[in-house]
Amino acid sequence: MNISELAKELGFSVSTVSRVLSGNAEKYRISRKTVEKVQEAAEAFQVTPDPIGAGLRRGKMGIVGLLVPDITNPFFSQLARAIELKLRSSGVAVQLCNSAEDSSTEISLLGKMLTRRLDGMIIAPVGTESEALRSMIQDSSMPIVLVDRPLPGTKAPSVSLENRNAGRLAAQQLLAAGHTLIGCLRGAPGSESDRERFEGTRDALRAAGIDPESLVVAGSGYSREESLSASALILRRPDRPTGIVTLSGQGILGALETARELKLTIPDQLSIVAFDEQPWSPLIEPPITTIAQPVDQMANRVVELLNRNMQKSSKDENSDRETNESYFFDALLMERSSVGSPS
Amino acid sequence: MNISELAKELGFSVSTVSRVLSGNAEKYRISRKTVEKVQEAAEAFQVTPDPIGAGLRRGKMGIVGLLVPDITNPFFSQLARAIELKLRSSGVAVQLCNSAEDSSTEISLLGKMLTRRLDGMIIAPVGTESEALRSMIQDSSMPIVLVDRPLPGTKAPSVSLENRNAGRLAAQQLLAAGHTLIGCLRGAPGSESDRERFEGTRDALRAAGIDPESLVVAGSGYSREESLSASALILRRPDRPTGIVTLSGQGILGALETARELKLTIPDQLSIVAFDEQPWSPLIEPPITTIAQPVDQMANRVVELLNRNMQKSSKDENSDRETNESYFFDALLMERSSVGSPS
DNA sequence: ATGAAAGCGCTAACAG
DNA sequence: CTGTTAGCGCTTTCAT
Repeated sequence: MNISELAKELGFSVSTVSRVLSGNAEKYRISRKTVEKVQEAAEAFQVTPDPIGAGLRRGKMGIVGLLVPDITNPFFSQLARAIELKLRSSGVAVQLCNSAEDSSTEISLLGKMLTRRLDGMIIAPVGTESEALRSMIQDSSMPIVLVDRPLPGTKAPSVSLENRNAGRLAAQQLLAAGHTLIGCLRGAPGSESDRERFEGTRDALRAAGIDPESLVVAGSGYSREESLSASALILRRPDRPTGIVTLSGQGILGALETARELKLTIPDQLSIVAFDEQPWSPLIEPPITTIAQPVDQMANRVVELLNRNMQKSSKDENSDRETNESYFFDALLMERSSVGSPS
Repeated sequence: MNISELAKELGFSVSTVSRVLSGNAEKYRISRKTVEKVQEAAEAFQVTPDPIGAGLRRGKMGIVGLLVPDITNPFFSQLARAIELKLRSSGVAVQLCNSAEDSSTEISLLGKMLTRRLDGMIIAPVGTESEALRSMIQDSSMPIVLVDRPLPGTKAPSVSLENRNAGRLAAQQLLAAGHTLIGCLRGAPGSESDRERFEGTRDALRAAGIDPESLVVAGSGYSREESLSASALILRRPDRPTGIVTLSGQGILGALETARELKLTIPDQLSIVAFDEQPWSPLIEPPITTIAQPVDQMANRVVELLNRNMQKSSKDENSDRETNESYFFDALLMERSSVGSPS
């Protein structure tokens, strides 16, 4: 049963029922009696306004899209959980998409979602530089917020880690312990955040009076295979680094697997600082020193930005498209036992 | 621009444009020429049929809801990824909800989603027995598929692990290594799957001629705190078990943390068999023996069932509601080094 | 304080 | 092969 049938049943007009059921009774000064009657009947007959009808009328369905490279990555699943929770509290649903860390999949998914008339989009862009993505964002009139990886030169506001400082912080752990030959396992060197983290580690070396070119670098992706082969590249060298920084959340897996293959003990033969806190980081032997992201705070900021933009774009058509706010959060150092003095 | 404006622009009727743009040109034998013109223009003007309008007409928006206890749990995030991928290929989007392992949250979320006129729902029920959930499913006309945890006595088909065998398999690892005093860390004892796994471990003990009552049991939830305190209960006993089975994916975290606190070496002082494969299970020291679930296959089956039900419920109104198919998948044993002989 | 009526954008039955 | 038309269910202006 829909609201017009309910209205007929009650002898009221659709408008009245609609007003009551969509919580605008006050606004239209519907009499207390009527409100009660309608609510009771709605309850009894299990009637709720059909969101598709309402959506058509309003031009919105109360859904925002969330496009992540891989929901399986703990960072993104935590993000998703926090975002969903926050949005739900304002009656907005989250539609999920995985771009599989693939830039062209990302583009085509974004295209589809743009078409679906969502209220807005939250995008964690795939690392690779993508002119196509940039221009889609630019051309679209949909409120979009970027997260995790800023995309310079777009109007979309972004929320991410203070990556350069974070990279510095990571390297400093190793330097402070006395390491001089350091490995760096990158994620996707094309992405802004990876680049920033990388520059940060170089900064730290420089500040310690070590030639940043001495950094042993490898890595070109987030998959198990890629991080594994990159780890091997770094750790199988004759002049093997005594410490390693993994710049992506997945990287630690490759580093651990390789260390295991080479029977390197941690931290005696290899010190590790890993980006992204994982539930198991503190629990394994030895507990891993990590650079954590304040995920929940970041999620909240994302939602705030999105809400602001959704209001803007619905009220003011020619909203200032150039504002491009970027927010950066400080990384958290979780100091544990995977860093020791070089042997 | 919408399709009727496009139609006017081109001098065609809305119907024609609609038919072309929704891929029914063949069906209505639209002339090749017209099709081309329309498609070109649609491309040029960036016109796609508004899904809300279409949704209103069809009564469906091409969205299925996915309700999981916690997207942060690797099992569920893998499931979500696989489900999303499969559904996407048939043009269906996934709407995500976290019930936060809370039964009443689950109910209210399900209520909301039922209201949102989704095409269907995939639910991984929270463990606790819930009459409310059962009856909501029973009363709803929406196609629903259950996953991970079957809910006996509902019409909804379900996909889950062959839990009892899996429990047996887990315990057998310990028994085969010679353990006789075994601990069992349960997840949510209220859930069907937990109960089955538990019964399985008891089966195994019995089969080995050991009194199942000797099993040292604890555990009543999935949170870090709960699994931690349960682990402590098991491992801090004077007659500490020499081996432990963790029945939930999260359990291993509690067990590891407690083992670490007590400075128990694995597997020398404590052998572990853990339910659910995690990316890091094989990589830590020692690699953990796990009982893995064939997540992707399970996801595929879920989607097949959902599709079947969606077709049924749209064609045949009084579809046989009693079919209640349940599918069970065999667990995979990942034998590694966390099981040794008791000291 | 309430009702009537005009669409929102689309699809599909019906009509050529 | 293509056009006309009648809604799908709702919100909201306008009218009272």
